[in-house]
Amino acid sequence: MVKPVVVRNLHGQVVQELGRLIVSGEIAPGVNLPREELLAEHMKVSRTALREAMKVLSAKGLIESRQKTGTRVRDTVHWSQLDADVLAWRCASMPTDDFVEKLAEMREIIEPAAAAAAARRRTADQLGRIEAAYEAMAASTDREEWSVADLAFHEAVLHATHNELMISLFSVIETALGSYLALSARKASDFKYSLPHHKKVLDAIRRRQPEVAREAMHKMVADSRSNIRRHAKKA
Amino acid sequence: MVKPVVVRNLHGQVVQELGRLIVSGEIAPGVNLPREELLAEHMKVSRTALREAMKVLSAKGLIESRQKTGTRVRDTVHWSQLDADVLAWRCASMPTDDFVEKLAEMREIIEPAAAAAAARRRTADQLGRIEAAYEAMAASTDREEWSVADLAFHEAVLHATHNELMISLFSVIETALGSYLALSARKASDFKYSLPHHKKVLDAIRRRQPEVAREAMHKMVADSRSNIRRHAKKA
DNA sequence: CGGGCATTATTTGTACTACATAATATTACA
DNA sequence: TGTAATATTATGTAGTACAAATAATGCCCG
Repeated sequence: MVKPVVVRNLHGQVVQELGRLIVSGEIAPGVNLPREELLAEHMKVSRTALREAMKVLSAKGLIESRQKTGTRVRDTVHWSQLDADVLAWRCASMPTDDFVEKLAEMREIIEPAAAAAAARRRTADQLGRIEAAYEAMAASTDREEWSVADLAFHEAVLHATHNELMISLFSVIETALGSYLALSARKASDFKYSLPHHKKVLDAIRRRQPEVAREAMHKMVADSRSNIRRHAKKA
Repeated sequence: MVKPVVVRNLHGQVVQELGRLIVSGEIAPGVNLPREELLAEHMKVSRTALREAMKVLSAKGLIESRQKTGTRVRDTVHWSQLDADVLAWRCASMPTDDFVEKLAEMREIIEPAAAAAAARRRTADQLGRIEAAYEAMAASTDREEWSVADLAFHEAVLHATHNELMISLFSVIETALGSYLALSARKASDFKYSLPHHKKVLDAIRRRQPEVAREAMHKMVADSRSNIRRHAKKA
């Protein structure tokens, strides 16, 4: 489910390495990085590759370079918190319940609103995709199959909103939550427990009932969230 | 209100130029860019500067480079739609009512939820900041003053949610809406017309009444949205 | 002795060259 | 004709040289 983000470029590796160090707090905001020449030498790459990486991190708002002053880590308020990489680094370094809560909160805001919008604007074709995903969920025989279909269901709903900003936001939140979502699927025996919830959402979207869809989706994600919370508490 | 995003670096200029061309659709997804050497020559910059820019655009998901194949513009589904630059380029090139609607929809989803969260979790200090912003709005004597205080109000509410993802999302949406928000402030004579709305939100947050705050904020942004829509229709 | 101004030193910014690597296109050979 | 070796060509990486900006220094003069 979680794609390993394979990087073939050298500068990409440097981006990952430095990005992780910064987001994890190992290099705190305000401190200066070693100058390019030294840092390049230390990381065993050319200054060229290092600089290409720095431009990327700079674009994400993590660092700021000025002549003579050097390159320093910017305060967290300037970071592109919704950037896929930044989010991934946070998840990798700070898997605190606190942060998962924040992600789940975002999801709980977005998804009900998306369901309502989908009920209002969905086309016949888009409804078809949601139905297909639902059928796949109903027909699944193990957790793996179910997870894939579940994801397809939510994606189909998002697409039916006709708002690419919402789609983008969800996909970012979703990948960040990633493995944690697996926690919301209870024990292996009743992995289909939330199927009725999905049915209600589907029906509401089919009948073009925005408020019903919103409410049904809200129940669903709130339920999923409390499950995650329960699991988190145990660990 | 809208900051002009001044870029001192050469590669930054190239990023802006190419980014705008791509997002506006003048360079369509799927087509290959000229090879680095030619493009650098055409843009009157060194290949170094061009490449640093390409890495940034690549990080935003706009382009994809592979050896021998060349560099091609990726499909829109891969773009970081929530990236501040990408959003700014879209606003600059495609100021269609359609897109403004999508931004406004996002705002209408986020802000009420934020108000509710703020009512639940605000500290005394954060309440103080919201109150201060409200006082500044009440005391304002022209539209300019009012706009600044208004923005401060919404930011203060967002900060009281204790969720930096929400703060980040709002700030991106907000800057993108930018000038359009000015449209929601009616004619110069009654620029304070929404002050009572703000009062209700403030009171609800003070009294820690999430649902009341949500409802009040919802009324406010829905109102603002319909104003924007009305103006858009006229133009 | 202290303040303002010119100088210097240092760090990033830009340019250019050279070569490595990967992926495609071509050609030679079976 | 099919396959494998080879050539071609684009990006990837390295390294050098110099430009530009600015913090830090030190000098001069009041």
